[in-house]
Amino acid sequence: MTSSSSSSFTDLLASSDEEPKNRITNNSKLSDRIAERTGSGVPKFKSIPPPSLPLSPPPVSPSSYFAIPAGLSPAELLDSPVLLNPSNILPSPTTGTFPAQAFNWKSSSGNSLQNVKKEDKAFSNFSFQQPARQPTTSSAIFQSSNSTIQPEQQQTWGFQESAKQEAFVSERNSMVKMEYDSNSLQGFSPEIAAIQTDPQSNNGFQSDYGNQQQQYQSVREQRRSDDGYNWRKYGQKQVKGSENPRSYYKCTHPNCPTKKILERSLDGQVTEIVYKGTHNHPKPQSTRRSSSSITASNLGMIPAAPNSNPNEIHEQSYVTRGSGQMDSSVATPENSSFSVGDDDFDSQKSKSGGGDDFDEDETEAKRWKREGDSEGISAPGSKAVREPRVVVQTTSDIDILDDGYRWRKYGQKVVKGNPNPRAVITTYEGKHNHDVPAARGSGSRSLSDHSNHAAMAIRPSAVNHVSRNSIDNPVRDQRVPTTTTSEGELPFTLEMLQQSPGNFGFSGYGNLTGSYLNQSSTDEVFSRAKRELGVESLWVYIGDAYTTGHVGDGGLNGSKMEAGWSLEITWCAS
DNA sequence: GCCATTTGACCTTGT
DNA sequence: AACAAGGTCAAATGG
Repeated sequence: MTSSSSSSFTDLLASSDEEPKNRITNNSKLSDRIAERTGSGVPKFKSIPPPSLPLSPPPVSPSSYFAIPAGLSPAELLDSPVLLNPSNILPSPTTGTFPAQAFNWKSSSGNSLQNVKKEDKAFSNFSFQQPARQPTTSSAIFQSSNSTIQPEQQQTWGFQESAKQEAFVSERNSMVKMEYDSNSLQGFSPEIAAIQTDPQSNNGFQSDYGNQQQQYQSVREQRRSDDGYNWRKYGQKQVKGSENPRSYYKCTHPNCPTKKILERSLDGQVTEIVYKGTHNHPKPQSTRRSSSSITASNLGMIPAAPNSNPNEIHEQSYVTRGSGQMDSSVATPENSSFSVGDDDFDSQKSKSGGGDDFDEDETEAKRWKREGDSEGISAPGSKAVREPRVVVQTTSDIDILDDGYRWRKYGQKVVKGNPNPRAVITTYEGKHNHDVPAARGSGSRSLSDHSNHAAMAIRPSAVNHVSRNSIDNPVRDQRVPTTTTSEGELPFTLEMLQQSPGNFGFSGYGNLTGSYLNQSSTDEVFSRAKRELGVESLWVYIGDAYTTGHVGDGGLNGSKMEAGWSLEITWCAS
């Protein structure tokens, strides 16, 4: 880290020493989570038993899932990604159907798959009222799903706190392990579906309403048709660097090229699911109907998408790779690669503390190159295992971000010592020398466009996502840390915001929280930032990332990450 | 005997 | 070209 300016992340944070401490204190579960992620003890998915073992007692009291310490940050609660936006809803990679209901379900904060059966009646009088304004950031999820929801909203939605908590738990469980590598929207995998139907994951909620016997399918049936498709396991492999065995499945349909790779933790919980290819056939008819077949749409909350499969829940998360930014018009399994979860953690699964220099901590070999460009430079990125994630890999690795441009990731790097591996910064550098692809419609969007902005905030665990498309940025000449030294490029980092007049409020966790929970304030901040920075477009995504570090001004390679940011750089693919 | 899973060997791909 | 790691094959195994 350079000692350049007094307004570096670190300095800023140092000046508000209490804040970080409070964070840690308030987020009492964070350490546990980190421990989990670093493999020190706690099961990654303590609340989710293997689908095939539905009758075993919960390893952890269900109530513990609700143990949300007062003051716990939304980000913490939203450890799992779930910010959905209709515009980004993509066809299920496995079904080709659209997950519209999932989004609404999430945003409505009220329903879990498990409680649907009876909730059906319970909510008969439920009046779903969308907030006057669509949530534009992951805060929307927080607001709608966690217990800190604002009173007036609670009243409006007519939910009892307990009900919301249950729903929340369900959501968390449902997200169990899907994450992100950046990307997007995805259909819940069979395993996820199984998890969701797991009576243990719903805090016994189901036992009060449903016939568990009916919910428990034979192991065989579960394996084969959780997502409606039949799979045949054709291999298993122990992957280096992970204690979790990886199983390989093929769709049993003749000539169907679809495969999926499933990784499970030692206790049988699904930690990652990767789909490859798309089904070239309709989903096999299934006579079974499990509890998981009930979705929000069944409640009449939202119209089910055409051809939607009630057995599926779709998640969409914003990830730095950005495939999750694609909208349905362009995002298809054929042209996209996306995942749900926190893939940013994956590369750190075997890493721990350190605070070493950036260059010394690269673990992620993944490299993407700009389309049509043979050169590739290493860039930071992070990966660490923690929540289950679902990744869909298709026939292309080019993602279309919400800014409308096509991007190809070419590098990723992880920095040791990152107190929060999920802290990821995506920095857009330079200036496009072309217009936004027509496929995306209008030009780049600005924060003032809330509907579009919302579309970008897919992952609650989001990312510090700063985009700058103007070349006349006033802060251009500032001596600020950057993530690149490329001449002519205009790196615009989160730190710039902090160094900018007024400190837009991204230097501290408390501020982040405030941004999440107070949309109007966020708007004001953005508006102010754009005005004072003189940029046309300013996008900032802040998930549960700590802003406890910053990139040194020595450039990407020469920078030192005091606290360990995970960086990711994406080149425009156009 | 059937079918799905397991598992060691082999193949492919990336560095 | 060599090596490592991931992915796939196919015989063995078990229900």
